[in-house]
Amino acid sequence: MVGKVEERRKDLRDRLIRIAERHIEEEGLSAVKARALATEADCSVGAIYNVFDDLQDIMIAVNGRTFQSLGAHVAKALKGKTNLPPTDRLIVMSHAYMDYAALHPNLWRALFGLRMSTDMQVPQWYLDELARLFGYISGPVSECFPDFDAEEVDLMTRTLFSSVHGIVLLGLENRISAVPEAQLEYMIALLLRSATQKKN
Amino acid sequence: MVGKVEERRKDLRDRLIRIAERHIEEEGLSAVKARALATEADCSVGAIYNVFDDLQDIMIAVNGRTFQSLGAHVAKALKGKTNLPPTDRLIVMSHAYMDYAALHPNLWRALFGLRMSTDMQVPQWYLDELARLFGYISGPVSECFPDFDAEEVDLMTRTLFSSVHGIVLLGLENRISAVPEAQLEYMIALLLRSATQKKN
DNA sequence: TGTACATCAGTGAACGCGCGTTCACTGATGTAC
DNA sequence: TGTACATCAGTGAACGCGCGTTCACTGATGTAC
Repeated sequence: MVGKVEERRKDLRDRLIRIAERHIEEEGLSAVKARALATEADCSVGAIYNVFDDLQDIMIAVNGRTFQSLGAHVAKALKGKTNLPPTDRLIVMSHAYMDYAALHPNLWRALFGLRMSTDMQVPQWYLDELARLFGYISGPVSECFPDFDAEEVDLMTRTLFSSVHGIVLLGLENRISAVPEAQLEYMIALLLRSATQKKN
Repeated sequence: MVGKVEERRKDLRDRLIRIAERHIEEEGLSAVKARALATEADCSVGAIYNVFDDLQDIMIAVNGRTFQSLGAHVAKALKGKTNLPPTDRLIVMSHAYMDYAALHPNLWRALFGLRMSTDMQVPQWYLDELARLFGYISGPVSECFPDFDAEEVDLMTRTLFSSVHGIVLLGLENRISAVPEAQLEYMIALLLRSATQKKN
């Protein structure tokens, strides 16, 4: 029965992560507060510090889950589309990316908004997930540019990802200058078609 | 001599804006603190509230100056380049944009990081400056795509701006994944050439 | 020019709030014998 | 199985800090006569 205690620790960790996730989703990163978490998790404030180093630790854990679900979302959109031309696959992925961002804007922003303090290394899973996302993209990219070497493919991959990210970011941000989602999708497709078109 | 008092008010306003600007430039938006400003401006904390509604007011004022200087930076880079092909002019502008962001990362971030509270309208000068920046871009864009109507040009303008913005953002952010500036410039040029190249 | 008065810039201590984190304590769980 | 003991999860009041904003007060500046 050594596991009984360990099990409760894990359970509390999980509950706290879920609650923090909901708070971030609803009100952003700054909505992660010790007292609120404790109340909702039905534990004391101090208990949080038994299973996490500090609040930032929880935010990182939430970002981990977000990365997973973002990846799954993109993968799902791509399912059964493997025989589409590469440009179209890029478009499908980008639309899925935008879709996810629109569906969970605060979780999505949290991925980029969590300032890692300078002394702390970026956690390994973060780099792994990033590599996995880029892996999705670099396949179609190298198909679009058959005469590119690996380095050029990598560069183009980053370029296209950053561009799509920028479009989604400014598009979803400015609710004032109000670009409807359908138009964002169109902008993305426009860019990707222009950028990957064969220039004979 | 009615102006004596008015003059001192304006002087204090100006001094506070400069000081806030320096703080933002050095440590980001959150470095704007009432007590620090007062100490450096050699006035009392309360005096700040005589010339500004609140601290956010000062940040908005700083963003105003930043917008001006960003615009000037781009305009300067463009000077004497009016006879370049449109794609090259877009590249020059984008490089100037990146250049400014790299030179003043915190001021640049502050432009986008200042969450306007939902009840407050976006100030008019903000929209004006944005329109002015987009004006620089839409000229070359419509040259690149002569058969686009105004709406399509506008869309492409936003698309390209957002894309370049995204490249600069992620490029300068991840000091870890460390993309050197020269490579960023290359990425931008790559994207713009691909996106604006004549097809067929 | 001189005097009385009004205005309002300027002051800075104090208010008020939010919040992360700690710590002395308690009691449940698990272990040793 | 039973008892004494050790460990450590769990508690929540209290600490400590940062900070925006206010407000009763003062004194300089400008006005009216």
